[in-house]
Amino acid sequence: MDPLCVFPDPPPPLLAQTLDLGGYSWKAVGNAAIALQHEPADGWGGAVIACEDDPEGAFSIARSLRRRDNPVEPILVLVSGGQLADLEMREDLFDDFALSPFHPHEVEARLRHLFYKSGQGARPEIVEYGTLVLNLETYQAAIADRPLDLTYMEYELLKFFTTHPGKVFTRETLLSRVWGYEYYGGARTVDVHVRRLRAKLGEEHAGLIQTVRSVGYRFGQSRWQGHKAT
Amino acid sequence: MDPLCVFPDPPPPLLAQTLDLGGYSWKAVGNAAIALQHEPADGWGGAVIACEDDPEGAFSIARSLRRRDNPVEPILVLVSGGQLADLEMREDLFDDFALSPFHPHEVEARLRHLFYKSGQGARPEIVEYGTLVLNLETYQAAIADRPLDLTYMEYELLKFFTTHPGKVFTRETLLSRVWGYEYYGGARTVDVHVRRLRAKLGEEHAGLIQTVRSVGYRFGQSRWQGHKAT
DNA sequence: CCCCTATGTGAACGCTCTGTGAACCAGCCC
DNA sequence: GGGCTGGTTCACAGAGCGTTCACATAGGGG
Repeated sequence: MDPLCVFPDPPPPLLAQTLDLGGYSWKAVGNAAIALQHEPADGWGGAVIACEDDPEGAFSIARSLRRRDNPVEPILVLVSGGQLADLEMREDLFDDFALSPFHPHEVEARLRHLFYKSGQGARPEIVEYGTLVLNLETYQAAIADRPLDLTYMEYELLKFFTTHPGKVFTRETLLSRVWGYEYYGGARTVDVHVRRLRAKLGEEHAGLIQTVRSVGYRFGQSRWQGHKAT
Repeated sequence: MDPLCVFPDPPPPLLAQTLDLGGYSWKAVGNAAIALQHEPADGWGGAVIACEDDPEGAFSIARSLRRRDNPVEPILVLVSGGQLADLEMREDLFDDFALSPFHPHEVEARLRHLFYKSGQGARPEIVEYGTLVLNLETYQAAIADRPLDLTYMEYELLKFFTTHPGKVFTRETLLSRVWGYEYYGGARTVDVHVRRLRAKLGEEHAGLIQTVRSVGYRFGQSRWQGHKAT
């Protein structure tokens, strides 16, 4: 999961502790500019914004995270009792709020519920193998939370591999299953695509696609390969 | 607005008073059967369920209101601090919760926010995505507070995109879903409309519609859903 | 240790897809 | 009817990307 954007910097100690105990990764930011600057490549996983001390700065951050092309979701704001009325004019800037001082269990429950809802909204078709994730609806892929920029054929090949882990395929089989049954082309085409896939997977994951000499390629760990360390 | 379904009967005095002061009409029910029996013709306008005294009965009501063809929304539950953990297994039964004893202003703010959000969902006259706002009643659109002068087809295409963010659609799918199922025309039509949309969105927002080569188009930043939030 | 074959690698070629400008055509209003 | 608005189609250019080739390297059997 992508880290949460937390305001202010440093955040209230109890908030930091609650997030840590809840197992969330997060990064504190002091203003909207820093929030944009430190944003992960595929966006913040959400935001927790404490408004008590600097409500103006807090809502300005919320606004900058929300009112843009790829809005951050979910956003939880922490407010004091006296600030409750201020929320009314800013309903669109947050998804949930908690009264400060808060009980850690309440904030934890709110975050859990927010992520439940945002995950529930549109459950995409996902193919997973280890840290590798393929989103079939958006044609996007990521490994170890790092987005992969794949071309169409690379994506199709990786999808085929991921959905048939551990099995060895000859180049001819791959050509017919991935490229199409009537495809007639050189077998070296497969080699080149495998090479590019390995490169994009990164050195540490290149071993996911193994060469089986004189036969073809295999994806993932073979079942009998228990004696060999990676 | 349709009356709210409130549990238990009679509700805690402070809850009744809060609802009255907030201007909500409501009706107390003692169990799921009575809730169904007294339901208005067009359904409950929402529900507020206090779980402190009879959690079993409370969640059974929530279940019966939610797990059916026309689920009641929104549902706010009131729980004691010790019941927070019980919520985890029932994330789908409520939209928001408040800790009891509660401050009237907090419950008021939560109800207001719930209705604000469900107002978005239930009333289809406004569609929002980031700074992009579509008014379905007036056929007007704006991005970053700048009005967009869209033609009919441009508007329909943008509306379809905005209501299905993150997903990739082939040109054929777009033709059938936006233009009509029986439409038979060139796929390049989609390209041209996408181009004009991008132009009218402005250079800074043109990236909202992304090209997925050999596949089609995708709107908005696809969020990496699919990881578990826990 | 040598040789042959299979695979990795870098680069170049050429096809396909997309962006773009412009023309064409069908309603519609004055 | 004539101009106007807006949807569709066409032609062309550019870029992306799949394919192929040539060469380097590794692996394995004799």
